Formats: sequence, C-alpha cells, structure tokens
Amino acid sequence: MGRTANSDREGISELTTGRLSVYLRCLTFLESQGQKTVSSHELAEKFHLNSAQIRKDLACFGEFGTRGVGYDVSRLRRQLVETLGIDRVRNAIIVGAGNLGMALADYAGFNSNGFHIVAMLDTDASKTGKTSRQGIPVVAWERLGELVRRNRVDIGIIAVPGEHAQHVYDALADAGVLAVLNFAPVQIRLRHGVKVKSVDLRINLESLSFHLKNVEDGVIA
Amino acid sequence: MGRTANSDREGISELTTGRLSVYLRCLTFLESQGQKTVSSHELAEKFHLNSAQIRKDLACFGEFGTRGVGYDVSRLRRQLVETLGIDRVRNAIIVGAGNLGMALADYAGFNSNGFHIVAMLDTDASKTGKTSRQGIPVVAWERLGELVRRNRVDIGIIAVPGEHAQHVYDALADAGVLAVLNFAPVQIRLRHGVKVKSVDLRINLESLSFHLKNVEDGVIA
DNA sequence: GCATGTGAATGGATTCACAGCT
DNA sequence: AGCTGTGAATCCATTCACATGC
Repeated sequence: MGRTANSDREGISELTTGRLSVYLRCLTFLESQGQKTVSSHELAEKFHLNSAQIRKDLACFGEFGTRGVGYDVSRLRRQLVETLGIDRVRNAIIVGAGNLGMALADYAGFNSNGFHIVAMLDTDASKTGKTSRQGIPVVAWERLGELVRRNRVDIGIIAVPGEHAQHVYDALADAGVLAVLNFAPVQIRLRHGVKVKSVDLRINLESLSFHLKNVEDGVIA
Repeated sequence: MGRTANSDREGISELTTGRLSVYLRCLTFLESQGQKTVSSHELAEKFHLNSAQIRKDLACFGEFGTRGVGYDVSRLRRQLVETLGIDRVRNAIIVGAGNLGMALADYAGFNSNGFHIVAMLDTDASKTGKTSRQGIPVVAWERLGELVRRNRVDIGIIAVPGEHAQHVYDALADAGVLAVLNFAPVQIRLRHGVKVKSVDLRINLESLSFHLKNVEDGVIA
C-alpha cells in the first residue's frame, strides 16, 4: 500500500524517523552553508545510504521535491522540523541527579532546538537545591507532580539505577508524562499511552566486544 | 542456509547480539535467584519477544538447550559471556573529559564485568591531572599512543563535540584502537578494520517528539 | 536531461508450525 | 507431555528501475 501524505502517520517506523533526524541535521548544516537545493543522491553520499530510501522517507509526508531539480534546502528543513514536532519547545525533566543525569542535563543536544530541561529530580536531600554547571536545578522527588503540571512537561528521562527504573516510570506516568527516555538497563512494563524509548549503553559496549572477539578469533579479516 | 555452531559468526546481525546481551543480563539475575533452568517461553515473557526468536538466537552458537526441559541457567550464562567476549577484561579510554565523558567514566556498566576504563583524555590542560569522582584520571591528549600501547586498550569512546569527532576517530585508529563507541552526532568516515558504533542521544529525543506530535494531532489513540 | 516519486523485486528478520529428542 | 531446534511462511525494510514531471 503506497503511503500518501499525512495519512497513516502511525505506520512510520522508528528507523524512518531516525533517518529523518539525520537528514534534518544535514539540512541545517547545508542551509548554514548557503546551499539552496539538494538532491537525494547528494544526501545519499553524505551518509552511506541509498538515494531511493531517502526519497521514500521524505515522500511519506508529502511531495517536497521538484523533479529535475531536487529539494529546496530551507523548505525541506522546515518541513522536517514540523514533521518531527520540534517546531516548538518541549519540556523535559530528568529523574536522577547522579553522574549521568548531570551530564544529560548539560548536554547541548538536550537544551536546544525544541527541547528544554526544566529540572532534575532526586530523592537524595543532599543533592536538592544544587544545580548543574549550566544551572539546571535539582529538585526534591516529591515535587514531581507539581513540576510536571506547572511546566507542561511531557518528556521524562530516567537516569536512575535499574532497580528503581520501573517505579520512576510509573510515577512519571501518574504525573502525566507521555514519553520517557530510559537509560536504565531494564525492560520497562508499559502503561497504555506512555511511550518509552530505551538507550542501553552497556549493550553497545558488549556489541563492540563481540566484534573484537571475532577479529581476534580470525572470524573476520 | 542454516547456521551451524561456530561457523559464519560474522553473519550474525547486531540485532541478534543486542538481544544476547539482554538475555545475559536476565540469566545473571536468574542465577542470582538460584533458578536452575529456564525455557525460551519464560524468557520470551520477560521481554516482549517471541520464543522462537530466542531459540534461534541461541542456536547460532551451538545447541545449549535440552528438549523437554529448557536451558541450564548457569551453563547458558557462561556460554553467552564467552560468546560476547566479555570473559576477560577489555580496556577502554574515553576521549573528552566534559560532562558526558565524566559521566561515562563513572558509569557502573562501563567499569565491571568485562570492561575497564583506563583513563579520560582531554586537550584542556586545566582538566588533566584531575580525576572523576570514582578516580578515573584525566590525561593529556598527547599521551594517547603511549596509553593505548601500555594498557592494551582496544576500545575508544568518543565524547567530544561533533566537530572534533572525526579527528579523534582517526587518531584512535592510528593509535591501534580497534573499536570505537561514538557519542558525537556525526557520520564517521570509517577506516578499514576500525569498527564504530554510534549512540545518538538527540535522535532518541526527536523520536519521542515525533510520537508526541502524533498523539497531539490525534493520529494515534 | 535530470531528479523525484513509486510499484515491483529483493533481501533480512521475525514468526509459525512441527519434527525430533528427553 | 514438554521444549528445543529449524525449515517454511510471513512480514517488513531496502533497493531497483522506470514512469512522471520540471
């Protein structure tokens, strides 16, 4: 079934949206360089992708290209910004003000272009009242509900040890958060309507280890 | 083509090895609980997976199960540890001693069960000589080659801003590092024999944003 | 002519369903 | 009977190839 503009948006895979993010970044760069127009082939070369895939990805949301010419850089960029829903600022909170939480709070990509970290939450009273280097405050865990309501927070970021992750997720869901980025290495039991995306740092290291082992064993040239 | 034990290891996808890591974690837990045996159905329930997939994943490396019974928890765990190549310690260095580098250096999953962070490297002289809270030292960038040689480092972790990532990758490759975990949001131009795995934190947030937008627009219930 | 947009073909990964072992 | 291991079937993503339009 051919996918037409604006229909069937839920059928779009995460693989596709991930690539849209990558294209967006590239277009932002090209725009800053003053480039007016770009073809799917040109984009395909920059990443190691197939040009047809790029065209298909972009065609999901309408026809933005001009045959014989390519895509208008600025227009396509604006379109992707809108498609990804980052044409307005989304507020997020981080749960866990340990090393990882602190690092994420000050991570440039989390505090620009559509995202804003409102605060970190922690149960450790010795941490509350302090701020990250960039000035993101650490707030008592009990204030979760209030914070979410007052700041229209719709993203929660879990940066606590694995054993507390499920509890934090449930509390975030209760507070009204609709999307969660989970850094704890556990499988979260989902609530209806509260999306989770997990980033498992350890798995990536183990994957490299697997590769190294194969190199050492001579399985790979 | 049916895959048989120990043959064709390079043909195993990252999706599979990622799941192996997840199984391993589960088995470690089950072993600590004293459970002796586990079936593919039981594992399938814990994560939201299909039991046939689990059996297929495990069968890539040999026949570890017993028909009518299931898998021996301890034996399978040891097998996965060996398969993933974490039955010995791999040394890693982190390039970039900013917020992210510091957080990763002290991240529990990076300093246990097969991995050891030797040091962080940074060009900023005001950072060198210091250590993370857990005591991982920050060392001058110029000492890269020496450090890699002396400590048999085979994993490099890139935690520098995007504009320096390619340069860092090339330097790591020159120094003899064989596998790189990249946190910079850029497409790395690969060198032969030096594997990269990229973790793009920003893309994950944008993916959640896309989901939120669709919820708001009523595309999803 | 040139590059998009898209059906058709391919290639992989997942799931089904059952033969085979304990 | 129960559960693994696996060919066959299905599903999904990627790539090809070309009709379409600038």
